[in-house]
Amino acid sequence: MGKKLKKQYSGTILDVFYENNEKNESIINICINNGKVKQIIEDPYFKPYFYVEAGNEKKFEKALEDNKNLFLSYEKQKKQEKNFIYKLYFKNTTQLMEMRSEIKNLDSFVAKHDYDIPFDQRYIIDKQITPLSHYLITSKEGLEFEEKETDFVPLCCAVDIETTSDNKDMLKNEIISIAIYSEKIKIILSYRDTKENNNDLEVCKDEKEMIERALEILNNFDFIFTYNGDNFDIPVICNRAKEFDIDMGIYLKPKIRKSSMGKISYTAGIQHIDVYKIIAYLARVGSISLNKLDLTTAYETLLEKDKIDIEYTEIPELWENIEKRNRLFEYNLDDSKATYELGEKYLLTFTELSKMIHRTVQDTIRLPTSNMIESIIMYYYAKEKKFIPKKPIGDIVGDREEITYVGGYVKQPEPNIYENIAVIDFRSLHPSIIITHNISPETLNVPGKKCVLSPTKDKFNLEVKAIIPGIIKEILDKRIKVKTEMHKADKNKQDVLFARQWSLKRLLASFYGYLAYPRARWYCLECARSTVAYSQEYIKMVCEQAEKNALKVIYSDTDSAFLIYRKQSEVETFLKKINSTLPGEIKLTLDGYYKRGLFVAKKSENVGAKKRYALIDFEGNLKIVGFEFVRRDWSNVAKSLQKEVLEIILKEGNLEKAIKKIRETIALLVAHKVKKEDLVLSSKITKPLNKYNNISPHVSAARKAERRGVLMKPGTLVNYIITKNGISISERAELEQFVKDNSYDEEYYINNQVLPAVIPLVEQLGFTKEKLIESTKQQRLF
DNA sequence: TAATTCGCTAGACCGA
DNA sequence: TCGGTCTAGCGAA
Repeated sequence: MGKKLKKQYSGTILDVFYENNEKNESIINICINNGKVKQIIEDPYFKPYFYVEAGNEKKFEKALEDNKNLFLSYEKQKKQEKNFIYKLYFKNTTQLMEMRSEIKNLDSFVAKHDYDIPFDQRYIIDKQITPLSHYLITSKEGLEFEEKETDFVPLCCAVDIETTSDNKDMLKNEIISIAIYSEKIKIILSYRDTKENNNDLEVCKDEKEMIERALEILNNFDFIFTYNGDNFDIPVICNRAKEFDIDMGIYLKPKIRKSSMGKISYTAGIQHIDVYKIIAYLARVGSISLNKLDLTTAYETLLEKDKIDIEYTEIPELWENIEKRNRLFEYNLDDSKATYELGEKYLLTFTELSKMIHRTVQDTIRLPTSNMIESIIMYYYAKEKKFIPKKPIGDIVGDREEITYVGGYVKQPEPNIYENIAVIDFRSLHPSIIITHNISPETLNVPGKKCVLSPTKDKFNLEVKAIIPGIIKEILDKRIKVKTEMHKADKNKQDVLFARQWSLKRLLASFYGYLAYPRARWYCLECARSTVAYSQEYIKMVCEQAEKNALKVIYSDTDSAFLIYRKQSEVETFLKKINSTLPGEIKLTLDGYYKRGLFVAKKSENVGAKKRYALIDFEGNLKIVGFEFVRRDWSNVAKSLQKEVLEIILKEGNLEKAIKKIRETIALLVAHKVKKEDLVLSSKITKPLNKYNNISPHVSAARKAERRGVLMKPGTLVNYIITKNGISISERAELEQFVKDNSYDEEYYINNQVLPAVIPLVEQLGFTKEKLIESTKQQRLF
């Protein structure tokens, strides 16, 4: 199958990958879905390659002739300046890798290019294709792709397995049940029955038959969701299939890669979407906020639904006992259901991203931001047939890491309560600057007539046509278009358009940071520092002009300014006026009008705090920025009180009421009536526990937990409570699960959580901590 | 391994 | 025990 000699194919590209065939040649495989069935097409004409620059034509060709065993063939390219360019083809990727270290020994060798591009990605960018797009594919000598307009809706299901735990190596354990959940199919496969009737259960003869049946079902889908399937479900299925000598089928061939971050389990053809990776990505970029990243927490907080939860330790008992077994199966199916619903909710964002960065979906969900940006640029470089800069390694990265530069401008506010605030900001400021001032490694220090010095005295050539600003312009224009479409679109189309504009926004916002990223292929410190220096100039100019136009500037951060206005029309006039003077893509816009705003003093000095404020608009919506309320390392008891107090201050300005609220919370704490979950502080372990110079509370709690057998590795969120057992706060910190209800240290929560969260707020109404202490009966507590 | 700098705050740590 | 300094984490943009 899949090797049928057919001249034309039509379908949506699901996957592009390569495999070494029986002749040990690396062959590109493309998996398409033609609307009815999936199909794998090979392109044996596309070979791994890289370019070599040689100083002397004759000498180099002789050297190639003498080393014929090191490569397959070569093509001479157009001469560049004084050097000769050769394109060397290889039988497989291993041979390419050997040659790229050997090549420097060949006579007359000068340089090598494009030798560190993954083969499958090389194919995508050379053929200029987009995964998840529909193509008419013609097979001549190699494949040719012609894009067609078709809406593709992938068929998705979620799979979840349960295993025994007899084996030390979790991945070698027997599978006891497999649940598959999709829009149409809900099924639990096992080889033991239950006492009560379960319509979703299909009892197989044995484990082997169960796995075969599962694979048969899974093979019908385009995308398979798992939750942590990279590290667990896929490797386990794979191990067991091997054990029973089961063929996984051509669309579900796992390729498991080990990395320092754990395993990555790709499946050829069918896209394995590890939903955990999606959740982790969204948490990392700050678009969702979770205390834990496990399935139960994600499902319950993001979808606000309940899920069956059982402890792993219960599984053997449930499995052995026919009376209880059904519970295990229901749990299994519920996990796959939760995985499915989470996958469905967030998939669109990643299919949209996938198309923009020209990577398969299973790549996209596992890619760091820098690689997404790099993928886009590589695609456009390949289009222009330009060499792709090599990945920096070793000292180059180290040296780059040493260098710092000045960032955005932040104006210090006067602590106060303000009325009638207009917030204005630049639309996509950094991208706009890069476009307008043609900032790019491609234009830096290129001699010419129209060279301009940036505020950091770096020289950019305005005449040179540069790819990177060009890409950013395309994305910016596209986003503006998608956003207008979105506002006009009917409901069912709106989700797609929202996901599209969200993805475009994320990409846009990442280009500037990418340029200063030490491991970037297109690293350009001069570009990054110039971009941000321009941003300082622009926002300072706006602040200055606002003051001249009788709009008092109370605060400003990077690309925004907060103005006190009398009439909204003044603000609109001001915007028009400024916009008429701004060059290129730079555009100042209105973010919104706010009825009232609170800026507080810093705790250490008596000046206004930057990056912390609260606003209320004319509809009564609160916007809280930077305060403890938005931080996960503060307790709910302090955070929710802070929000209430902010609301009272901004809505009513009622000091008495605010003080009353504070006293009520303190009383609850004293009476030990606050629920455990509202006392939890949450901080992340960022390095191995023995590498800390300072043992802060969360590290201390983690160390103690580790001694009790809880795994605490970098990346773990430590949820802890401050108890009364010990002297220092660190000593008193214990993991939430080890703290009995009501055995918390109320003094800590009053003095170190509640009061610090609200005192700076009421101080703006003329109240002081001393007054609060004086007038409170619980004096001994302070 | 995972785009950048700016900024706030807590709590440990350390020496007087 | 105090106050200054440093480490660490998280958020804003």
